[in-house]
Amino acid sequence: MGARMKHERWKNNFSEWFDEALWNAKIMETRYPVKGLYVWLPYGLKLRNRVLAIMRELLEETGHEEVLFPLLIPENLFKKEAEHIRGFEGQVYWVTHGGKDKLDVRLALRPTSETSIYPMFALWIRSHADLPLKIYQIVNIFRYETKMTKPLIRLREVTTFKEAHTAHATSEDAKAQVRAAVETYKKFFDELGVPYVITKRPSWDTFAGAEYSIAFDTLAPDGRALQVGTIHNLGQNFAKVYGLEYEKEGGAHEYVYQTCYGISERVIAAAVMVHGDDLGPCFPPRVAPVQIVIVPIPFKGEEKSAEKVAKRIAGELKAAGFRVHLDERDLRPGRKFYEWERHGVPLRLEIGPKDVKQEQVTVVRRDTGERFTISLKVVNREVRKILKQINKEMRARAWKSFLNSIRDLKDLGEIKKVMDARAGIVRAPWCGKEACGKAFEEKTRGSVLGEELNDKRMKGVCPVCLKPAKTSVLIAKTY
RNA sequence: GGGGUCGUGGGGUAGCCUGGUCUAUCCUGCCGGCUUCGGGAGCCGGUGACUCGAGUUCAAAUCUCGGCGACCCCA
Repeated sequence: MGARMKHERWKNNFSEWFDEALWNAKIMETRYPVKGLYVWLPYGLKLRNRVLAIMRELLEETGHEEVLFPLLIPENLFKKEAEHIRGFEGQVYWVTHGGKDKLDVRLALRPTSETSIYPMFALWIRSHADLPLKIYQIVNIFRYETKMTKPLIRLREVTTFKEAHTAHATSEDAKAQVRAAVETYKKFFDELGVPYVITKRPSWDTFAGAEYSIAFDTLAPDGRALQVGTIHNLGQNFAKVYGLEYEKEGGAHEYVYQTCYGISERVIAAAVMVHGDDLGPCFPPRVAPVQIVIVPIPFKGEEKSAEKVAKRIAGELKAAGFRVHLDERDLRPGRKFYEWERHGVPLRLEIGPKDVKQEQVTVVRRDTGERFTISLKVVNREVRKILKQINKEMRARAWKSFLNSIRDLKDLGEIKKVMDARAGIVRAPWCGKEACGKAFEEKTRGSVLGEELNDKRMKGVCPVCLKPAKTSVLIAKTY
């Protein structure tokens, strides 16, 4: 592991690092002239599609069906859920005109789709036989952010919002669905090698209209928590507003119990940051737009032979299903190495005179910088093994560094120090009372992520009221 | 919600304080050529910018106000 795997800029100048990483890797174009809107570039879009493919696979295999609802929601429907709208009030874009005519009914650009989907649920759900109903869609949503915007992280148009909505006959079924969604999301983040903590959000930070909310948070290199997924148990709150009743076996009617859960392109930001180093991103082979780049090293007299072998290997690997790019440009090899490293391509194959002569190929890992050779005869098999290994090791490294950034503390002053230093997540004992939870936030300047789902309780007393702790909370500076 | 800094070719910048000599600096990229090729090569030629609007002034990249945009801090 050499100078190339440094994490100095990555850690100490994270904000700049992130913008440059997106630019150098050609993921996003950030110069679109409207605040908070960005352009997906071809390479970035390929990455996005890989990530979405995993998402779709996981949802389909757990019985969700994909749908696509309209972007526009009429004001009357939108405002029906008074409590819900309070959550997005002031953040909604309105369409007020059609051509030169002022619209009688204003249309909201969806900030999320509950208010457009649930009225349709009311038409679709008649009896218990229609339940459970599990759908999802991957759409863009609009939120009028007044704060600073940041590509992939804080957007006015979230271009990639996966939202699942389910309806169930009983409260128990809805709760079970929440647990199932947690499991699905775990698998999803594991595929990306993105580490996380799972918390039950505190009462004062619950999604408008939800009974309770569960969230996944990861950690940015600057020590701030980044929420990358949320799961809500909506109980019958929306069902009552939108009249989602079903007929039970005995003929009685009851409101359905609902859940919804979402993940956005923030998860791509997370993948970029947790696996990055000073050179830029390094994508796990599972989602890398290009998994293997092949660079032929030409040499005097026999320019063609390296090229020929490179072409053959590229063809073989492609046929075996790998995403391969053969870089035949007339540039010096060093330049190509550098460029592909900045694109986060996890594996590079070099084929030069020595390699051709010895019937081998030189292999370089992006994540570790490790360099070695493998025989041409077994390229296919070896590459498969190495990519798998890289996936595994990248995930393990990310988790290790993540867990090192979570510390158990029992003193408010010490917690505040961690918050001020942006040094990660703190676990602290908690009596469970809302007043004490809010006091945590006031006295440490951090945000309470919530109560950890895996029940890692800390012993001791609540540092605010000094009464015995019933549970523990996670606290962090957040995005 | 409050406060601050900033905006110069595709990217990064010098110049601005103290208006004129700016026909706007340098690095990089990009295009063409030569030469090279196992870690960002070199040489020659070329391309390309003062965020927008209003104002002050004989004169504005430079000063004033506003819009749009970027970044930072605090609540």
